Amino acid sequence: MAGIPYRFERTADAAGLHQRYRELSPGQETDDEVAVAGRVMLVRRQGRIAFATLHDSSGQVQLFARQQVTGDFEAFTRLSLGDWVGAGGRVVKTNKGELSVLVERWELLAEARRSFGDKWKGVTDVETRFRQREVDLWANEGSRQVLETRSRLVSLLRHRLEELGFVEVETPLLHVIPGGATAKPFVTHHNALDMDLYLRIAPELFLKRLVVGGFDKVFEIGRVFRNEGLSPRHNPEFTMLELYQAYADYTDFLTLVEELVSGLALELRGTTVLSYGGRRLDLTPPWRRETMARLVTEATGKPASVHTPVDELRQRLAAAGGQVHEQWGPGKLLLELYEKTTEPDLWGPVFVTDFPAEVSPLARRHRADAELAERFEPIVAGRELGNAFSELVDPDDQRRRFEEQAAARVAGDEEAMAVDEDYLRALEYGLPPTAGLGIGIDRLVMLLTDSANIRDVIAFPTLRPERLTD
RNA sequence: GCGCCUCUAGCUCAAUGGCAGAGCAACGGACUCUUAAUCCGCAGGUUGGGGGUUCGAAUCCCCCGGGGCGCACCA
Repeated sequence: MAGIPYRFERTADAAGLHQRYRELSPGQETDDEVAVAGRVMLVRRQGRIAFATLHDSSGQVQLFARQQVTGDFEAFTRLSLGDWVGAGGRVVKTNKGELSVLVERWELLAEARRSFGDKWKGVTDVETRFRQREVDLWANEGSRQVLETRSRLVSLLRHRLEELGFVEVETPLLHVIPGGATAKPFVTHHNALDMDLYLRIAPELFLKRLVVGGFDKVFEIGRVFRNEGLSPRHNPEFTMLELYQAYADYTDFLTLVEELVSGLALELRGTTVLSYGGRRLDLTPPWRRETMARLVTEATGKPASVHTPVDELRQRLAAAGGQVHEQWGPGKLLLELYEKTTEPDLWGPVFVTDFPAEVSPLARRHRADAELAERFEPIVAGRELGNAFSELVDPDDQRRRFEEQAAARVAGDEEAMAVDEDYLRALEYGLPPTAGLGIGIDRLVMLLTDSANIRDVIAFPTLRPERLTD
């Protein structure tokens, strides 16, 4: 583009100016020269003077142009809403008390060829907001703040984990066998090897192989991919924190989760008592801990556990409106009954503990009851925030669980796991007692920014393409 | 995948079977302290796409597409 400079030397931002010149009185002028840059959002011409509101990432400040002092004054008054400019001049406060840069020289840094939204109402159309996120971020202050909060949250989390001695690692996104969770994967193809590969549905198995290799505290924050439906709480690619700690069990992670989440609330919101969707959410530790069996018993008014006769569980699930499959054992039936009757009414925060072993193929059996797993899910604001367990370390038991999964897969369960021989071999080298935890970062950001839709916390959420005709 | 709702100017919205409109933005002009400035003027549309009913369709019906919410699946 002709006339567009390659760089602009900025010496101040809007927030910094307001901070520094708070005490300036109306009409007062300084001799301080500054250079600011950003997007012009409003221009008010007043004959031989003009005012423009300049937005930068820190806030906004007024540009004050005068025919006598401003270079190319006529062109300045013709700036359009959305144009990027860099402007230099002295800091002044107008007679009406608005902090301004009295523009002496300025440069157009980019032209807005497309006009921005309504200057008062912004852009509210949900489709436009997510398809043209760049417009949403400029037009709607709140949209940008959510993403800034997300950035701070991830940074705080990372630093906190490093303080605790965890080492950040990166494991493959392309998997030969999608493992570590039960979900449908995306498939892709490697040409040179002529083989299908899967985008990971979880980093779990590789992280535990690193523990086998001697990393006793590891974590990964990264994208995972699940080929499932979209909803206000589901995006096909989302960000997960997974961490593993050797010599620990799932009880250690109860307190870790409480402390991490309430600590983030304190840092980002200044309190552990939040409001989410208009409803009170008290994240102050300790959180309630309750077994799944007890919660289901409480919710249905009738004892239920993995030891309840299968026929009774089937009957009760059917009565609750659930589908019943012949091959389901008591563990799966109890989980379904929990999801039908109990989970929808949980608000939390609450740790739901001791899931059936049948539905926890990577978790270690409960030390007090072999039909249960040492596993919990934190439920916060009515949704699963994560998943944690004492890791299954016995290669023989792991093989049996994989084989049960493989059988379910053959029977038609598309989400069941496959036998991962590489992982079994790693276990045979010895995985020490280890606790593992996964937390959905997007959902955590939703909680702490009071966002109702996961798309609000993802810069570019997955959308069906607009079928542009050619 | 199924159900309900929705799509009108760049943006935010009117018009419920009878001439497609307003505000803001854009464009032209006036104005020496504005704050969504104000004032004057000008332009802007295949009403998401296609078909049907009707003398007449943004409006009613059908098909297709995008989006939202719910269900299902899951974090």
